[in-house]
Amino acid sequence: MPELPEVETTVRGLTPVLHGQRLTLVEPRRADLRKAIPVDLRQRMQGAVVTGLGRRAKYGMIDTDRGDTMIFHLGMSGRWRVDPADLLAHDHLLIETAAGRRLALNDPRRFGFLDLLPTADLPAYPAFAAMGPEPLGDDLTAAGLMRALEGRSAPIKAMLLDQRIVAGLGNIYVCEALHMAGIAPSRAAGQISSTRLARLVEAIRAVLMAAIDAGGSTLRDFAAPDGELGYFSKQFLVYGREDEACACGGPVHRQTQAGRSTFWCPRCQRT
DNA sequence: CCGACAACCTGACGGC
DNA sequence: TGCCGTCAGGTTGTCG
Repeated sequence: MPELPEVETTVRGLTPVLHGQRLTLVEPRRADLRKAIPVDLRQRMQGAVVTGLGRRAKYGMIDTDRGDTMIFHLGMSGRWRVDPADLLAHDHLLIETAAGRRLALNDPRRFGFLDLLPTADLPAYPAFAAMGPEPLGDDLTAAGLMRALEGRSAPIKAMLLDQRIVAGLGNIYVCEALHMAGIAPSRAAGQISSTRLARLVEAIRAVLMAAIDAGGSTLRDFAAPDGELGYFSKQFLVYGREDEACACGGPVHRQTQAGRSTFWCPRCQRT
């Protein structure tokens, strides 16, 4: 379930395997994920040395000493397998390092993709160019969020899923953050007070950081042979808990907004 | 500008 | 046991 925390955990897990390493094998196993894998990916990545790894929203980035950055997006079902004993179905990219480590990018649904471009061109990358502030760090502020939502009548739930408003939130953490902030998901985004937006910003940070912390504890598994990576097993307060008891005692509701399930507690979350 | 919806693709799960 | 419908973390595009 790769939203921002899972991608962050993934990048942190990949870093000790890849950073400073020469890639002795970079082998696409099929040409088509959601987008076509760049035809020159192998040629440009194989033999290069990884000089850094990073994350923007839900995108992972691997920089090389050739001035390239490989971008990976995990879609709905993507994950990196570390030192796999055998190849599985849906292992779409293989990487081997000079130190003898192996990685396999596995993505059954193929909603994810790989891309490759000069590092200098990253700011102009279409997915990044219009992207909103990162929720961790100082870029996301209540004042900035208020400006972005000003005059918008769409439900706050839909606005928070829009990567141009805040980068990296997905269905799970939007539900969780709105619950933590006590805001009903159907509330018109432009009509939320600055006080409550400030609470929302803090809730977004808190829920993402808690998820990253919990994911970090699975990094032990990451290092194990065939380890799973980046799957966050936190107990959500509302997501996936329709009809269960909220902490307040009331039942968690589920409704569909913009084609996606919203979980929320009408007692805790005001309109 | 907005919401609803479909599309992409596979796997897991519940009901019968 | 097996078949069928439903649903799932994301993104992108169309239509009204």
